[in-house]
Amino acid sequence: MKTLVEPTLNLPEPNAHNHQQCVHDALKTAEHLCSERGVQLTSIRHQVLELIWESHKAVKAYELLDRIKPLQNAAKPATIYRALDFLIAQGLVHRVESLNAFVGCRCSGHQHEQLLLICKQCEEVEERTAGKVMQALAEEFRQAGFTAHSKAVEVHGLCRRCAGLGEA
Amino acid sequence: MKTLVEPTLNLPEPNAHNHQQCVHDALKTAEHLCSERGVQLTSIRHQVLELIWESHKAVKAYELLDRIKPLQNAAKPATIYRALDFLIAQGLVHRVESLNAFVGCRCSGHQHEQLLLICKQCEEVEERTAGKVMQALAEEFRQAGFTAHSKAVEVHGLCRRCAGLGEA
DNA sequence: AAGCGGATGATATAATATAGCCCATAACCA
DNA sequence: TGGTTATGGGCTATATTATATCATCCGCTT
Ligand SMILES: [Zn+2]
Ligand SMILES: [Zn+2]
Ligand SMILES: [Zn+2]
Ligand SMILES: [Zn+2]
Repeated sequence: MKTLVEPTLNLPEPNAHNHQQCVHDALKTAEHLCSERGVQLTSIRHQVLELIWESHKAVKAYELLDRIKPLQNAAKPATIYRALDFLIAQGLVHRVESLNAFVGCRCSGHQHEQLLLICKQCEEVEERTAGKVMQALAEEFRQAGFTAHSKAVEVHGLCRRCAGLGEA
Repeated sequence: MKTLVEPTLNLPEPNAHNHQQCVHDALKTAEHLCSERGVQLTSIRHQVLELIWESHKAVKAYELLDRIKPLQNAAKPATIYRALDFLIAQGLVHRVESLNAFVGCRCSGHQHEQLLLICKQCEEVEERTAGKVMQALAEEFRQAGFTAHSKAVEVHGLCRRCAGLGEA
């Protein structure tokens, strides 16, 4: 006997939003920025970026490799890692250290402080600016006499949606 | 011909403190905690912990493997990773995600929020409680509807000493 | 003695990442 | 025109990090 809806399966679209728009925006932004900066968003780099943006999950390098092979028959690990190096340097992609994986940057275009909320359930990564956190960090650095070069904060847990489903 | 002192080399002891005391305390604490908890700080686990505490740098698993071989001839990767799993579970060691390396925990004994300040120069890792940062993070989670399970903040940069030497 | 769980041994392999060398192209310069 | 450099990427190999699986050992309980 079932109720009309099955809550835990009722996920037609992970994280309701127009993802095609997401991807389109990200790629357009990337194209503009690279053009402005006089760097080359080559075919391979573009394809890798597109693959990364297929979802908001962090994606592994070798998964990208598998997925790009139909397009780039000659692709080898270095092919992917070189593209990733470029995309990261341009601030278009973040490396998620705690997963050895990569995710598209939503505030594209410049290196910046970031808070990554990583859901253990749906694996999506939400990027937030978290100004207060960064301020508190800055104060902590001042006390410690530490000169920060990178500030990546990665937190694992459950996103709103997945936590909600868990309770239901 | 030499001057009396060689400033840039004048680092007889990285981060001036009684490190033997450091190590001694860490090991004693570990022994007590494991005993209290009824878990076994076996010979291998003790040795690995001791090796990790040889410095305040984050140390790689295979480096530990090399260094433990004289003591444990049969040591294989799994030997180290198992010991590390145990030590991490007991809150005696932190994994530094952004380095794939491991460092002794100075607030030993319980899982806890941590801010790790990782020096690119001397490679030492300073662990701080950073209450303000954690509070700001908690507020950010509340806004995002995120349920955090792990909160590890890793920041790369220059420690006070190394930044000082750079200026000097 | 038999049975159990935790720890370790032993072997193999998976997963992640980089090194180094070469070649093609395009831009830039003598 | 020809040389030179910079960049991107193919290709091979290898380094580094981590886990899976099954066997064995040991202390403890029944
Ligand atoms: Zn989207
Ligand atoms: Zn989720
Ligand atoms: Zn010390
Ligand atoms: Zn330092």
